[in-house]
Amino acid sequence: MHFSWHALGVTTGLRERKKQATRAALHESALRLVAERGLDRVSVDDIAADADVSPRTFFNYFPSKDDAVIGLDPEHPLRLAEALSARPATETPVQALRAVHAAEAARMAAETELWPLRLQVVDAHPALAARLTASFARSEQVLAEWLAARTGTRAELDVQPTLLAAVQGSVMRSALHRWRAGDYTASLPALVAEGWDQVEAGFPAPRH
Amino acid sequence: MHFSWHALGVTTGLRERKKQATRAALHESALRLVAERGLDRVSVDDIAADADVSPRTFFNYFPSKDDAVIGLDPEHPLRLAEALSARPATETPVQALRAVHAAEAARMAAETELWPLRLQVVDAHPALAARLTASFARSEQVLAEWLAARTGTRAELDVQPTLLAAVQGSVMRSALHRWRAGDYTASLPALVAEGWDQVEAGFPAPRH
DNA sequence: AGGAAAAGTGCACGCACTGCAAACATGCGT
DNA sequence: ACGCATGTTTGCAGTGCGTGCACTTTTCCT
Repeated sequence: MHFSWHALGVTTGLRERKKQATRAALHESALRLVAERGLDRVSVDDIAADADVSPRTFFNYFPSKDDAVIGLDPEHPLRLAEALSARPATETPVQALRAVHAAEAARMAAETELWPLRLQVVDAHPALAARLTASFARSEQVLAEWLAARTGTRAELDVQPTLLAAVQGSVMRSALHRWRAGDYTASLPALVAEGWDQVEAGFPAPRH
Repeated sequence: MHFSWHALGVTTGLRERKKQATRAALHESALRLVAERGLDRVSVDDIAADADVSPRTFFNYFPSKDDAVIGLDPEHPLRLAEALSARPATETPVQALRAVHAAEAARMAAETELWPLRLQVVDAHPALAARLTASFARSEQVLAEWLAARTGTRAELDVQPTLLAAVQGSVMRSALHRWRAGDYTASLPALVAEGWDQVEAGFPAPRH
């Protein structure tokens, strides 16, 4: 096959493809082993062995064991920013966020293997929950800046940008929580939408 | 004296007081040193030496270096639950949360030394941010259960409890963020209240 | 005072993570 | 096809976190 690999900037030589494969292998080994044995009964050496690389190589791909277990795309914040600025300028911020969330939820639900496992181990190990939340947090920061730019306010001092960015994370985490609690029978995008409905409507104000 | 010391487990003999003092000393040493030098230029041994205990003793008080730097009360979730159930049953959940948040914000703002330092180091070290968020997360879990009980819904499957618990955390984190961004000139309780106003009102729905 | 219980301490160990330098693989120009 | 430039893997050695264990010291209670 000599036709060019174009697609999503994914273009590949052998080198790039191998890197992707190794990264995925390490992540999947880490996730599976930890799901089976628990976090402290799996060493980095175990993971490296399972993925067939040297222990030292492990750290070329992930800065820590925890990160390998979570294994999220480190460029997610970037792609989030792109997805947002691709939305029509006529939308309100919430509309744009809903749209992006819907697409993201659909993508996540499609990984029928990884996300349930991730949620399982995250639930079993608070330290991993912290890492996962930290990953989301970096996206939230990007988001707050985008929101500030979009609404023309100063990012740091107004309520809206930083609060909405945080709330958006709450919507997603709450949806993931309920997805797992219901044994993945519900549709993740639907759960996310449900959260947004609640957020848009506001929470029960004092009865008047 | 033979009458029992009951109360809130608080009062005590020399033993308990010393423990409190040692814990506080370790936390303050950790926080100050990390603020000065950065997280990876401070070892557990440094902290222990600064607080005048043996390195081994350090781990009798905190399970990790990070936890010592953050140094939050491990029983916070419990006191949160108590504070909530002390609220009159006539209040809506949001009203009760606002009240509890207001008290908490006032208490935090009163620690004029610690919180600014905490926010500084948390801002400089993502790993610490993760720990801090993890601390909040446990309170959120307690909260979700309380909300579920209060509204008589099943905790795990309905939107309200888990989402509101998460959003409450968002309000607090957003307030802390803006508090720091404004160099602590604003009133923290006011910032928190501002967040709640926004949350109660709901976010800008599609223009009609 | 004296013994029980709790806290502090030293020692030894396993494992996470890092810098460095050497082997190895891949891409590219000729 | 060849060989050099560049990127990737690996081994080695070192630092520092965190833990189990056994022992000493301090506080508590009668």
